[in-house]
Amino acid sequence: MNVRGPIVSVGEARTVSTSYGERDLREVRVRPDRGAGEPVDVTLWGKWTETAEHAETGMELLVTEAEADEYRGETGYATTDESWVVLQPDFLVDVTGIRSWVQCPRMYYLNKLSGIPLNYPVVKGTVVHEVFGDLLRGMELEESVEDRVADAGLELGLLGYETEEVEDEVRRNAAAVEGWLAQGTLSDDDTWRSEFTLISPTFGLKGRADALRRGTPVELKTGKNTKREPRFHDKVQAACYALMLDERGVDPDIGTLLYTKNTALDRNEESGDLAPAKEFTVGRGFLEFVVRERNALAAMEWRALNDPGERPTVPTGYEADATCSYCFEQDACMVVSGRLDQESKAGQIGTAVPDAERDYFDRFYVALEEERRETHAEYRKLWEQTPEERAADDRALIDLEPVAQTEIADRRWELRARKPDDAVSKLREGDVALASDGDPVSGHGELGRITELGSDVVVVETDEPVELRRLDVYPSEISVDRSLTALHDAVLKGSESRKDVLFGRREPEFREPADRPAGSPGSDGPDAPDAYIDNNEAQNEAVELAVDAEDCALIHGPPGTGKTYTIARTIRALVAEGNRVLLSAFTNRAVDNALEALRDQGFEEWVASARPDGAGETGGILRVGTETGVREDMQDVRLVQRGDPNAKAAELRDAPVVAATTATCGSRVMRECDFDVALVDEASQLTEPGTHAAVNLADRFVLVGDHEQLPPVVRAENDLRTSLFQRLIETYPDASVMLDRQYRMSQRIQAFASAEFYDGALRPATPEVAGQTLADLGVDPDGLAPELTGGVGFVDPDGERDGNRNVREAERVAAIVEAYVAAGVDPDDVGVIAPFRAQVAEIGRRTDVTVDTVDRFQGSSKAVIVVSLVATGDLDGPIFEDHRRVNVALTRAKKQLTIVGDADALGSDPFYARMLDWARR
DNA sequence: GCTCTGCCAAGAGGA
Repeated sequence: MNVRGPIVSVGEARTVSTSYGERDLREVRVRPDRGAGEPVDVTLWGKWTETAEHAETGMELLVTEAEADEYRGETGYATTDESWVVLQPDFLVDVTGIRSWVQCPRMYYLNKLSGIPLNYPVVKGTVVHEVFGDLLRGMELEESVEDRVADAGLELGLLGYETEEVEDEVRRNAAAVEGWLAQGTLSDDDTWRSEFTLISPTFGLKGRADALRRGTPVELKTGKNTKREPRFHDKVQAACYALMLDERGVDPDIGTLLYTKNTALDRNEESGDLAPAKEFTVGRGFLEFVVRERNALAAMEWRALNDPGERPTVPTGYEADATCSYCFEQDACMVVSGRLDQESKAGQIGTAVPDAERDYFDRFYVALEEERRETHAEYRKLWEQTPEERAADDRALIDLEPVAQTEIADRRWELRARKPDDAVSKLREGDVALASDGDPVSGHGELGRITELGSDVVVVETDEPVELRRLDVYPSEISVDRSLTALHDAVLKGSESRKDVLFGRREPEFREPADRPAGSPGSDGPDAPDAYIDNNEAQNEAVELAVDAEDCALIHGPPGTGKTYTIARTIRALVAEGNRVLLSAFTNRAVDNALEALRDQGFEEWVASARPDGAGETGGILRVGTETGVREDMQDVRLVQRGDPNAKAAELRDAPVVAATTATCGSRVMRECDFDVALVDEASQLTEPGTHAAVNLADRFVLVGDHEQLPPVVRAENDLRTSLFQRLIETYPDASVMLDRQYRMSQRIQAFASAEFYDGALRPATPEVAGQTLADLGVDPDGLAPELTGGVGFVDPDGERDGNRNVREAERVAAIVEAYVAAGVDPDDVGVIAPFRAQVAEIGRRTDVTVDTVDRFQGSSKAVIVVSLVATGDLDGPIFEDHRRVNVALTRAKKQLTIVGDADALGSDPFYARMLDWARR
């Protein structure tokens, strides 16, 4: 049986005499059933005592195949020959993490901090891996090599490599693979699979095996190894995959490592074993070793968040016996130790950063690791929830019926399935998702991208075919990983002057208007125009602040104040002065919206005339992002990474304006770029590390946002919840401008938000804006109930909240929409907003107009908005506690806002009571 | 008890 639960106490190590001779043991007391049961003692025998050394009270312990033993009248448990002992099984360790941990625990830590940099061996290694996959799928070597090298055009160009030399090298590597494949017994039972995604609930492991051959793992290494034995850490990696296959009952007895640089060409040069393939036995003892190492890693990660010390526990290098002088990371290791004043086996070099910076680093390191745990909790739901629960949680589409598996271009597969009509989920077209045969964890699962999601059909593209019966949200750690790297770059690589501002040691500085280049608005020149933007003082001031900023500028843009327009003017003004500008935002949608405003103002035509030599291929604008992420109308300026290396690198290096999400800014390609100014939109929705990802790439930065609207989306409760935008605007009010004239809402609609969130400073830009009404839409207000007119109204349908729905309220909302449409309002001019997805779905079934959650509505508006608040009885719940969400909901309407909710519930809270008073006035 | 977007992953090198 399995024993699993939090550890209550860990006993002393003992050695006892048994019938098998002297044996070590250690007792660990746990509360089984995940803490629900009475404490029991579990005896860990033999080498599992090493894992017990890492165990601490509070950690979770899992012992599989334990046997019950009676000792002094008490029932306890003990490990058997078949037992696995796993610490913190909920912590999902990546297989490549174990690989580096085994080399040196500190290397694991350093890799986490600085990510995989852009360097040639990595890029080449990736290309060879892809060619390997192609060969397994039966493609011709030559065709594959050309194709895959072309795909890597941009990265190779940034590294200064030419197509031919890379092709030659990849060809040599691939030839070794091909030769080995050819001499193998490619008979019927020589079954191959490439790229196998594995997640292990038992061992707390995840990873992707390069290939499986007859059920045994094959790892490709693009290096040379003339030793008889494979490198130890390579074996460890392959053994991890073997372990996970073992859990699925495959029981592989060997692992294969394929060193592609072991070719005949080298045969003259040196002696040694030059066969590219090296097989090794995967015995029980080796697998146990791998599990123990994984436990040590997971225990360290637990201590990072739980040890009572002032600073998070990080590896020092003393945990292992690697020799620092042999290590290629030695310099990096010493620099990190020196700068962050960490103890390390390699020693320290350089001066430590000030305490405030070190504390900041520690604080956000912990916060990001907490966020990682929350992501792991999402993974756990893949196997802990039943498919039905998963579907009810909106995280999966189940009961799909496979219709077709078609091989398409690039040796990928298109999987098509019928889906039940009413199935809803948070999955959307373009998302990366886990396609499976019904069981994503112990069955067959493949990572793929959703290319079509209709009412009764779903299409996914994957590397390998799967019977598509279920599609799950795939929780990715990429955001945490890139944020960690951005944090590292900001604190350890950031300039002193930048950090002076970030850490409150110096006020941001600004250039005098007189110092602007001749001809710029406000400069002394004869032809200088008066302003960057006429007829809106605050907007003009915002552009001035941004172009004059020596460090940073903060633009506060409440709803409807022309934020996007101001951004477009700012970018143009910056480029006019010869700056190279990075435009970023959290979402693809925000990036594309800002780009759209820039293009609508004729930016490209202006660049062509103002900077004829510097416009680059895409007319001055380059959008970096995935094909599915970038909106259709921006595809023409999207950077295609495939192509001639030099041309591709030049495109990225020379574009005056580059636009990308902050996640993309943290990618290894973007980390190679530099800019004069980074302008970040919707900065109030970004965490501090997320903002760093963009601003790290530039000398100066401009943040645009509104901290009275939605905050960053994070799962953990910690420092990540406050944006850098908010912190800086509170620290340096003088470095900010608030856009105070709004072009969206009538006077009546904006009044509440202005008073509650903007100290009454928000006002309509013109009398026309202030005075707009339903009548402007050609509607006769007399044909509508009085509470549906007059700018703002309130309706209490006397419904009942049921979970996150309120059916009666949904019916009433649909009826109200119906009334507006009947009165002559174009359905396109009506929008419905609700706080819960369930209520959105409930209302969506009853009307054809746009219905969405508050979060999804941020950034857009409609002439008529109906808000469904759902709550009855009381207003308990996080969603109602954050008033910023209400601010967003109430400021989407231009001419008419109708609030639907329960008057009693709203009256029970002072804020909502004020809202009610305003709505009923 | 809730809302939400990012984005696949991948590494050579030696005593």
